[in-house]
Parts: sequence; structure tokens; C-alpha cells
Amino acid sequence: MTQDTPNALLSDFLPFLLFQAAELSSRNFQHHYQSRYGMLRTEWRVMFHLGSTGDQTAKQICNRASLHKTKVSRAVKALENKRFLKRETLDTDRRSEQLCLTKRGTAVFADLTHVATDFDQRLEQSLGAREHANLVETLRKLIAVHQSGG
Amino acid sequence: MTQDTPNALLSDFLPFLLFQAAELSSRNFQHHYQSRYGMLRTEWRVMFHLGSTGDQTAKQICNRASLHKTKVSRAVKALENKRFLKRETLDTDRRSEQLCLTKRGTAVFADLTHVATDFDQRLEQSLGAREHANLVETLRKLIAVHQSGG
DNA sequence: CCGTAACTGTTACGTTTGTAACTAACAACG
DNA sequence: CGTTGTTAGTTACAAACGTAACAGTTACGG
Repeated sequence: MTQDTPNALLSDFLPFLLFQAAELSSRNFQHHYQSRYGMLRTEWRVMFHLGSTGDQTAKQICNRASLHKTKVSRAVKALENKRFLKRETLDTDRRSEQLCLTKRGTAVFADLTHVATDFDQRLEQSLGAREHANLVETLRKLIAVHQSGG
Repeated sequence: MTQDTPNALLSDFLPFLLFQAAELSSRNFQHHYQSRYGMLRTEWRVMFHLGSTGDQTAKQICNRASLHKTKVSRAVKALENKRFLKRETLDTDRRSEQLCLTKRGTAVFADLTHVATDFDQRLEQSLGAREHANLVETLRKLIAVHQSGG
């Protein structure tokens, strides 16, 4: 059922392409944290943020990762049960908790970081260094636009 | 908890950036099909594929959209209930069903296509035409790489 | 102070999802 | 044909999810 509207534009519809690229690359990666550490996708994302951008509260992770607070809340609980993470109520505001990886959690993050780096390098090879860099830059711009209410 | 591994690379970890970009742009768009037609995300994706690449079976949509067959099965059922789509068992293989949009479904697709096109154009404006085109091209390449088992 | 409003994080509940088991149809081989 | 294996699509069940309501804490205005 073709439309009067040119389909060329629509078959390139960005949200769709983004979803598919995200879904496929995520799927290719999830096997690692799932089989080795029994982690869920959201758990890996939370750990990723703690490991790469440092100790922070759940709220900060929500904002930075575009994740819902209940999702983060449950992931934090799961990571805590696995002894990958510990929480410490802030003295300055006792509603918030500072989250940080335990020694064990840090080791897991380091391990997965290696896999992630390999993964990223293979991607860079198949795309070419410049295209890879451009992609990263463009995605960041796109994220910024949308977050400020595009 | 910083690592020995350079974090510059990791904070640009592509699967994460892709997820976030996909999530944000999808969220910005979902309001339209949700409030006007009570459609779920997967229903919109299925309709999108039928509308833009023509009548096809559920299996074909699964492959093209990287969606799980149960997800597609349920979306098709929902779209059928809304009378947006009809199925016709193939004579050549009576396991498969050809899916095609009804008149009503086609109208809905046309309406949402307009919104999508506007959305896409605004995106193109904020990114610039060349960067937008590059992004599309790179994402397609990336999807191709992953689908062939990268 | 006291009451109201706002904010962080958790929990209850209904919906959506994925895994696995299933039905029905085809295909290949004796 | 009949048996075995494969494929398209559905369904049952448990896990994960989002919405909304919640508890505890802070901020502010009288």
C-alpha cells in the first residue's frame, strides 16, 4: 500500500533506524553480562554509568541514562543483592543515596569493559574511524536536542 | 570508581548512545499514535512496515524490523481488532498470512506519516542536511553489519 | 514552629514482554 | 502414503515493565 508521500524518506525514518541499530548491537552484547554474571540489561546500564562516570545517586543515573526511576530502583536492588554495589545515605540530603561499586562490582565492570572495548573496536573497524567518530558526535547532538525537549 | 582503561572511549560506548537516542526520539513520537489511535509502540512499528514496504507476512516483518515473532503476532492481532489491518492466508503456503492495511489502516498510516515526516524534518534542521544523511547511511551500514552476525 | 508543597526512592498493581511449549502446514525420504 | 523434521504463527506462564500511589525527607511561607 504505497502512499502519495514519498516512501524514500519514510523508510529512512530515524527513530526506526535508531531502534534497530540499538536493538541489534545491544542483543549482540547482552550475552556477555547475562551468561557470566546473570545481569539484566538495565543492571548493566546502571553499572556502566557508575563505572564510567563515577559514584552518583539513582536520580542522576535516571537523568543521564534516560531510564525510569523504578527501573533504576530495581536494578540497584539487584546489583546490591549480587554484592556489586553498595549504597550510602547522603548526610547533606537523607533522601538520596550515593551509589558506588564494590571491589567485586568494580572487577566485573573492568571485565565487561574489556568486552565492550573490543566490541567497540570491531565496530570502528567495520565503519571506519572517521565515520565512527561522526556517528558518536551526531548521536550526542541528537540526544542533547531531544533532552532539551525537541 | 575510574578504571585504568581510558573512560573517554567508554562514555561514548555506541550501544548505549544508540539506545538513548532511540529511546528519546521514540518517546517524543509515541504520544501521537498513542493518544490518537491507542496504538502501542510495536503496533506502530508493524503498521509502519506494512505501510512503507508494502504487504507482507509476519515473518518478513520480524526479519526486517528485528522484532520477536510473538511481539509481532500480538501487534497484528491488536491492529486487526482495530480494523486497521486484514490477513489473508496464502494459497502457496497455508501456514503464512499476507498482511495488508485496510482502508482505515491506510488512512491512519497516512496521518501518522505526516507527523513522522514533520518530525524527521525538524530533526534534519537541527542536525543539518548533510549530518542527517550521514547518520542515516551509517546506521544502515551498522544494521547490515550486525544482522549478518557481527 | 506548623502546614503545605516538592523531591528521592520504594512498592502495589495491571500491562507488556520473552521463553518455551504448542498447533497446523509443508517438505523430504523411504 | 507414513514418518520425521522444519517452519509460520499462537498461546501459557513467568519475568520485567510503567503508572500511580506511597513513605520519608527537605524547603518554604506564614
